[in-house]
Amino acid sequence: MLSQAVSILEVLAGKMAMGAEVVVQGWVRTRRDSKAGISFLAVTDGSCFHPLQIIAPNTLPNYESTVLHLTAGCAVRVTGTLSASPAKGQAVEVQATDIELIGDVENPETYPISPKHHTVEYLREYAHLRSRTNLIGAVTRVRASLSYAIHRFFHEHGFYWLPTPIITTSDCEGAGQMFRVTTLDLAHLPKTPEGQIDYAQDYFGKESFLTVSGQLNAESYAMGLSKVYTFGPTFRAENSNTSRHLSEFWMIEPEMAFADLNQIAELAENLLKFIFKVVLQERPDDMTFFEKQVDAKCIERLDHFIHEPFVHLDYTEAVEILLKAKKKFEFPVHWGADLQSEHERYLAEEYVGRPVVVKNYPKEIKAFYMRMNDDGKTVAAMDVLAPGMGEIIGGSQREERLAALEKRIVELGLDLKSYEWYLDLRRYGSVPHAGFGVGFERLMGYITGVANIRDLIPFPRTPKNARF
RNA sequence: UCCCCGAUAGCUCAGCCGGUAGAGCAAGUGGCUGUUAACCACUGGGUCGUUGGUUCGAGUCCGACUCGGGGAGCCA
Repeated sequence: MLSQAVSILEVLAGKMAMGAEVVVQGWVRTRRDSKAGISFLAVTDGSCFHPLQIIAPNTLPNYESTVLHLTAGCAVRVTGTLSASPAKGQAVEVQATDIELIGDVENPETYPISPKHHTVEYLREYAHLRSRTNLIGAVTRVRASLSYAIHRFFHEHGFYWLPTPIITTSDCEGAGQMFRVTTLDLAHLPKTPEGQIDYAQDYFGKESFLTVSGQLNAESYAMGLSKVYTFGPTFRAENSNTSRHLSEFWMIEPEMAFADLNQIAELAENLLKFIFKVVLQERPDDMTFFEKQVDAKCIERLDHFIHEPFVHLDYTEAVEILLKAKKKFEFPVHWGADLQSEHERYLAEEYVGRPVVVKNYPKEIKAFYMRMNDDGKTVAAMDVLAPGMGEIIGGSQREERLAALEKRIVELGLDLKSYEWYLDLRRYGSVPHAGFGVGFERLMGYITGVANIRDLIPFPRTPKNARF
């Protein structure tokens, strides 16, 4: 019985002949009754954006007992005949010969997902049921399509996927606050004779954390496989409460040997253009929904992006632009200061109107591993700033010269000993190399126009919230 | 963590100068119709986030707390 069923996607895509018998399974969205002796059911199974219209005639043996009591959320299996729809709104429909109630809705009055509009805030409270909504269904399908496109892009460009570890004992990744991983009994912590917590007794024999970046590991493998990328979950423990921040999110980090900053800027541009094209091709139904209900500009924005070259600015130029801007900024702009959100927004949203690459930042505001430029003042870093989402990509050419890297580590007061394995990469066959990190959910936000990153991942983890 | 805003029916919201609560949708019943978030009528549904205070009287005013949102910082 189950094996006969087809997805609604297959039915609506025209893969079945008119008059064919079909079996579909899904959840009822709406029911409308007609005294002409039929009921209309909109049934969705999530395989595509559009629901399938089912015609349920009152001659069905369970019409009175079951069909007339179907409400939003009921799970049904429908057997029927595929036919052309005489009314507007859908090309095909199914004339049901059997409707089986698989899962009832216990109390229709309290079923949280009504066919009416719900706010995204409300849906977050029902993250376990929100996958049945148009919005979250569309987000999830686009997300899957995007993930696959990313793997495909790298695969086709000779990059090897590298699953870097999620648990790390390296507390020097420097990219953010870390979540501790421990098996110690927090109520009875072992102490050293000096009174410190004795991590030698912890599971890994030293302090361990969830990764904030796979970059350092990726650099290691780029020194052997030339082109690698990570794509996996990443954890940041900042007490950050904004529409752009998740405690657990996904990041893509390509790392390329024998490459400089401009080459990875080009790689970033090609990557974005490729994946945007794929999403537009593979998910026109969902993107049309976003355009109608979420962000009228989302498709136009991607189209425009695909056909325009990246705008590159040097940090120094960006500062000059900001100084000349007529807009009043809360925080003054001067060379050497990090760009504030309002500055990034001005550059991406007003000055350029789409993502912009800012390169060569002052060394003081960037990480130790970024390659020192010849001016001795700036490092070969780049950020891609997207309107509405802020920094979606951050990358750099890495310092491949042993002496220069050691100097930076010491200058910043970091412990050379902790970086021994990382320094080894500079001792044995070091080459110029570069890479960047893409915030996957931020990218989703740019594509779909969905404003809050918490609606772009299935079960968002944020400060004070790890439900479900 | 900081600043601002909010919390009233299952959902989205209204509720004016303090006088014990209202709409639309959803649900139930009936009517009508190859319908498209259908439509029409009726019905049920609320200790107004929690807690303390002011007051004869608090959804309304004040304090604290909890949760949510926007922004900042942090970050991708």
